[in-house]
Amino acid sequence: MSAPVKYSHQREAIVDYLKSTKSHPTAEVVYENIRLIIPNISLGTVYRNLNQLADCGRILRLCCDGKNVHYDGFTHPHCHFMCESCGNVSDMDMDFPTDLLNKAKRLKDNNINNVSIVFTGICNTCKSIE
Amino acid sequence: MSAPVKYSHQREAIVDYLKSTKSHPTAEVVYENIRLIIPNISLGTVYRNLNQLADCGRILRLCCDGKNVHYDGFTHPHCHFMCESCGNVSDMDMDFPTDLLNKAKRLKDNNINNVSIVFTGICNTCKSIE
DNA sequence: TTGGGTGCAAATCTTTTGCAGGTGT
DNA sequence: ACACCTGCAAAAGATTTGCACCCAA
Repeated sequence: MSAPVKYSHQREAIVDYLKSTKSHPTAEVVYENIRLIIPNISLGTVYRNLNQLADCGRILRLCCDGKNVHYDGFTHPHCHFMCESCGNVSDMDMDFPTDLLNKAKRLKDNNINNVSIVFTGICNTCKSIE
Repeated sequence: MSAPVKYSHQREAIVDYLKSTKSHPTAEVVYENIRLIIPNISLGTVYRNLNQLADCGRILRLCCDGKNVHYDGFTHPHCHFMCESCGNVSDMDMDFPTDLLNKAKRLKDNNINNVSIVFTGICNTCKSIE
């Protein structure tokens, strides 16, 4: 959970990008978008920074399917929705069940740090294509 | 969600194994264990069957971290816990919040099929090693 | 100055897939 | 018989890592 020691232009660009979008991009998508600003950034650097940022809690790492990890610049507790058809991840516009987390913490002697709540189904776009 | 058409010895062995354990093994671990019974089974077959079984709902596919997919032979709705240190996945001994799922279904016009609830923290084993 | 950060490319690891042959119905 | 299933091995994809160089503190 410790923060990085040194400032890095690349890392801040990644954070800025993630905070500017409500989509929940994969590392590859982050890479493509950061390249528009820092053309010679490498994919390895993107991965390294995403891991570092997630480890220190500045961004969220979302593991919704077994394919790709998605990242979220908004770290307040909220629920996600993933479309089973297109794989897109979005925020759920509903209250976060804080009571559920507290209940779990009591059950596990406060050894719980977080909870991930991901709903799955078919999004409206895919529904209309069907 | 459609069930497989034909019986397969390998597939049933995989289901039996998953129903016999409360651990939440990865494909690799399933492979190792099934080989004790069917020595010449291939890893590809294990992956194919795990996908098929998860797709038709006979087992659960758990995506807790970005590393490995875990599988669960018990399909009733329940919450999971994953240790951030060792990566082990276990069941949470608490009521499943059915109301939360119903609330989300209403919010999304019943286009929601499921919800995954994964708590993360440090398990007792890792806690004692620290 | 110096240790973290980076770009590059190779390596690693997980999962999927093409194919030829086997098997359940 | 025919479609599905399998073992095998190669391919595909995602992510990590070793290395030499660069740069923030």
